[in-house]
Amino acid sequence: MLAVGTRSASPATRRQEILDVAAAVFARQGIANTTVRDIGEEAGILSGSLYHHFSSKDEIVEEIIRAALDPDIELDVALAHSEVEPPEAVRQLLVRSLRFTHDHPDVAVIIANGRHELLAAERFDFLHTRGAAIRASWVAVLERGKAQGVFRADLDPDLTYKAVMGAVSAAPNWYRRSGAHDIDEIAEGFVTLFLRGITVRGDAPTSALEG
Amino acid sequence: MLAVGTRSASPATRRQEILDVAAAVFARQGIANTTVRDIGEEAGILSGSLYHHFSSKDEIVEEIIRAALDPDIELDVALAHSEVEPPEAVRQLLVRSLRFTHDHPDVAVIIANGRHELLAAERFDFLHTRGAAIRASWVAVLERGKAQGVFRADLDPDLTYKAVMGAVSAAPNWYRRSGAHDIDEIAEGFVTLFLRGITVRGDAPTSALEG
Amino acid sequence: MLAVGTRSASPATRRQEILDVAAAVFARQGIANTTVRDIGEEAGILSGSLYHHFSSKDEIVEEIIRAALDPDIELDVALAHSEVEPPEAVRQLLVRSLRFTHDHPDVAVIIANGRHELLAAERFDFLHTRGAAIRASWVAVLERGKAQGVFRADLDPDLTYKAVMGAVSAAPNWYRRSGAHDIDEIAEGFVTLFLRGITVRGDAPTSALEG
Amino acid sequence: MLAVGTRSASPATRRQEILDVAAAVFARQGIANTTVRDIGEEAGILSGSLYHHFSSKDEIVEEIIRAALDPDIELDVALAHSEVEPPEAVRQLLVRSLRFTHDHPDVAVIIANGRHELLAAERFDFLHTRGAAIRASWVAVLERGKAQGVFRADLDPDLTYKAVMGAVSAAPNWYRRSGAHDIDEIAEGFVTLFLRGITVRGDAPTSALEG
DNA sequence: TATGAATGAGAATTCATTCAT
DNA sequence: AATGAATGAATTCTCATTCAT
Repeated sequence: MLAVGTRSASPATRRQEILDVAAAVFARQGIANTTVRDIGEEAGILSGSLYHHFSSKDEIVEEIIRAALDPDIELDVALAHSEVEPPEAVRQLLVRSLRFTHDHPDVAVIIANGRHELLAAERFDFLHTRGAAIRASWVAVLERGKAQGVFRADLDPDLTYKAVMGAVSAAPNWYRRSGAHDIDEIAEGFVTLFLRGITVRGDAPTSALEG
Repeated sequence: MLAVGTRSASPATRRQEILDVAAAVFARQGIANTTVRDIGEEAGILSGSLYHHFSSKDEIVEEIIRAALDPDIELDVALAHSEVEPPEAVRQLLVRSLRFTHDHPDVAVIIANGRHELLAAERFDFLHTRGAAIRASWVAVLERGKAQGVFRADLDPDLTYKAVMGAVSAAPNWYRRSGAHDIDEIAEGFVTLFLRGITVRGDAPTSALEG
Repeated sequence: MLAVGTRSASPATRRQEILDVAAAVFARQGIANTTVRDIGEEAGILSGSLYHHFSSKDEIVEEIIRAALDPDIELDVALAHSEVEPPEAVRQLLVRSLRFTHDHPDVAVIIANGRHELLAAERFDFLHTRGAAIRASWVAVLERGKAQGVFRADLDPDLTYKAVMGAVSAAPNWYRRSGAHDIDEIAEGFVTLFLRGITVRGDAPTSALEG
Repeated sequence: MLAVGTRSASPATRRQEILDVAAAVFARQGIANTTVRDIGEEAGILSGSLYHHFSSKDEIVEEIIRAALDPDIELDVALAHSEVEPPEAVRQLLVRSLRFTHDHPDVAVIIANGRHELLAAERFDFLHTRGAAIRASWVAVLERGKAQGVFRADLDPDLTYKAVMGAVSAAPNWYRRSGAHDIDEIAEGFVTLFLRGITVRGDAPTSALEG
């Protein structure tokens, strides 16, 4: 037990290395246009050898996405049912979405561009679940704001959710390149834009807007 | 015996038939996940015979997209440089974008989900050009609104454009399924949301907002 | 029976037109690399319509070759068994081969480059026959010359035939481009080269050589 | 138990095995009439698996040809500019050409019959280069011989080169079948034939001729 | 005779995956 | 864990040929 080959890092780490490389390649080329060979080449491994770590290309994709998603699924839901003032809740929902883009830029791009493809596969049903949860959170918050008279009475929660989510979902595709803004500035811009669009005129949301 | 049933339509029509079928399949499955065989099967033709009409799969995609895009490229640009009041201009830009989704639902979905893939191909360089024109139009209008004091002084035109375009680009993916809204209601909801988000408080934009 | 469509020339001529065009295309691109569509395009006809004139691509090839070959097959054989002096016979064999290149440049190129391919097809068995006849003529003449003491005693008729035929067969590939020489000069050069190579030193062949 | 039977050879060898098989098939059927499946079948591998070793059919062809050609390109050129007596130089040029046929019978056949096709492809531009070098060597030697008065004054170097090269280029097509001659006999026959055809009468070249 | 659409067999190539070593 | 060779199914595309009009 003297010397053990230590060419590469520990097994778990090697696995993670591959996942990181794969995420970058998937983000750059799209899932369908990325071959396992592409991944292997960039990870310094032969494509066949990837199968010692993963049982299929899809498993790699799944693991990349799950790893990024797992931690914080329930936060939005909790927020929606909390006592937090609706404008502040909207802010937090927006900030959290954009933080995801910042924290997991590759995964965010993968999901943004592979959405259609992923949603069609049973394997990625959990994305539907998650999407439904996010939608429910937004709708709940928007409804609450309307009930409290702080959001416009004519606001369509579903349509508003779709508009906001569209804006947020597109962010990964331009975020990395725009060194101009950092993620908090972006979030601030989005929060201002949408809160003004959502709230009734002239009053309450100011605190959140200027906060 | 005047009219005899003719099995197939006129030449120009057969081509168009195939393009329509192909657009539907591409929209449903994504470009990369659609084989020429899929198209052939749905069009009632052998995949090889498609090459009697088109010289490659990419040509089919290109023709589908160009046919939808060609007519109205310059309208947005013209509008940006017109005398139209900025809020009204914003409304028109928004309405026109959403009308595209309504008029060409398949193409809109194809572009929305294939964006990454398409932009990477030289063949579809015209999409970059078009995207740049649209962006320029939005930024010009937003700048003009700021200069006239009707849009918020702290508005970031680039970021705002990205938010709006994100919302608009996502629309094709839910538009068809949501029989709930018709396209004008949707446009109205977007116009209200974004104009309120963009304009300074309490005054001028009212006409456009309530109009 | 008043007016008959006379758009193109008489049927026989139209057929010949197509054959001529096809010969040119085959010569330029090779048989295997020429599609019936190539021929149709250059003949101003759709590929399918070619089948009103010919029953297959191979038939076109065959007809092109046969038309060029038919007239003069037996001449060489007759010459071989005639009383003509061997050197003069050699000259005539050479001249006739090179004349073929001159008179049927496309067919000569087609045969030169398609030889391997053509000889493999049953349909073109007549090329074997013809080749054998030519070979027999040459060998007979060379043998006769040796017997008469005018050709070198150590001459290998078979090998000599192969050398001469190789030189002659390659000619179609450069003939057209070399406007420098006309066909008779070329023949003269070949005759001189080979007769000197074949004959015994210092005497008899002079007449033919200088003739 | 020293040696264990190993089914497949070493890596470099497997590749070479395939190249050898492919060369044989190409020589037999012609390049255009050989499918990658033909090669696979004869090499005992699925056609798709060939792409593990080569990236295209053309690459296989190129590698086969380059491997045979690479070693000795410059020899002819060097000879042309050396002090070697012209008749001896001619002999060497001829012998070397025929040796190529002997050493690489498949490649020689491939080039002989695929010439037209290969020269048309950019990928095989190096064949033009090589052909030009060989031509230049021959012409230089022939000119030198004329200048020294050992070759006929009325000799056309270009035409002579074409005749000789034609004879030599055709050799691969009959060489293998004619077990009658071995390569040196053939070379001797060619050398005698062409040197007699080239040289002035009666004298100098004798040494080379009888050598 | 010609058109234009279509057929059907097969071409080269791609790629996720397997497996002996 | 990794290699390198191979599989096998599928993919895009080609092309001689057929056929209704």
